[in-house]
Amino acid sequence: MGTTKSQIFTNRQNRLAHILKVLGHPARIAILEYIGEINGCICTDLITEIGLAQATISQHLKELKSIGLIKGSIEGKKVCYCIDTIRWHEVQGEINPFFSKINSCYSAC
Amino acid sequence: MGTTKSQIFTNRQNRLAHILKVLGHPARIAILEYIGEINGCICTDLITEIGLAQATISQHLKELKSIGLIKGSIEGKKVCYCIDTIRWHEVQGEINPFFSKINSCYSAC
DNA sequence: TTTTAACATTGTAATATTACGATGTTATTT
DNA sequence: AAATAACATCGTAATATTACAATGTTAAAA
Repeated sequence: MGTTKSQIFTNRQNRLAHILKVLGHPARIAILEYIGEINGCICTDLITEIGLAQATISQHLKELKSIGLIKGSIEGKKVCYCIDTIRWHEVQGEINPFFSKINSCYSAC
Repeated sequence: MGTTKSQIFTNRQNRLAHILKVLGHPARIAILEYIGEINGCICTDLITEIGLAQATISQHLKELKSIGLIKGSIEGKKVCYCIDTIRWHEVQGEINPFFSKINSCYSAC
């Protein structure tokens, strides 16, 4: 008990849910928005900007990387993170059909 | 420790994250898609369709109701659930600006 | 070469989530 | 009125998440 029963859902449903779950945390929303505004930033900036411990920011960045939404390039002893726009479009390609499907519904009750 | 530090984020970021978090579970994706396809359904249908225990389905429905995405109307001893289209559009109104913002980024690294 | 700065990783406590059996509630059926 | 059907809620075990201190790791600076 306690674990999501992934086997009973389709791969598409599991992928989509995983993406939305990763996006479903205010720190990760804030990270994506900040990286977006600055068009790439370094991790130290995020720590001061967001106000969470360095280990926590690093953990959130790891989850965003797990679905490929951001990528980091090493610049000396710093790491520059930015949105992976190609991957972001793929992600949109997973989300949009779902949203469209719900959009086409009418309230039957 | 262990709790999300909501105070350090904006209300908008917290609301958006909460919506995406609720959407970020395959069972809730499946529920929304099924309700959408059938244009309203009853809870018993969901139990047989999805394959989770009645209590679990009820719990997921409660979370979807918590953000107003679905509404249920009592029909005798059954409850008919359907998408709340007005609320869905509001939800889209929270999500779309965020997606647009990320869309307008370029990969700086 | 030692120090320092910028992360990543590990370990762990607090809390949240997921799933389900058991039980409650309410309305139809018998 | 008693039985049943369709949920909702409660209680709880298993697991996942969140956050941070402590500890690596790596590269520039001193």
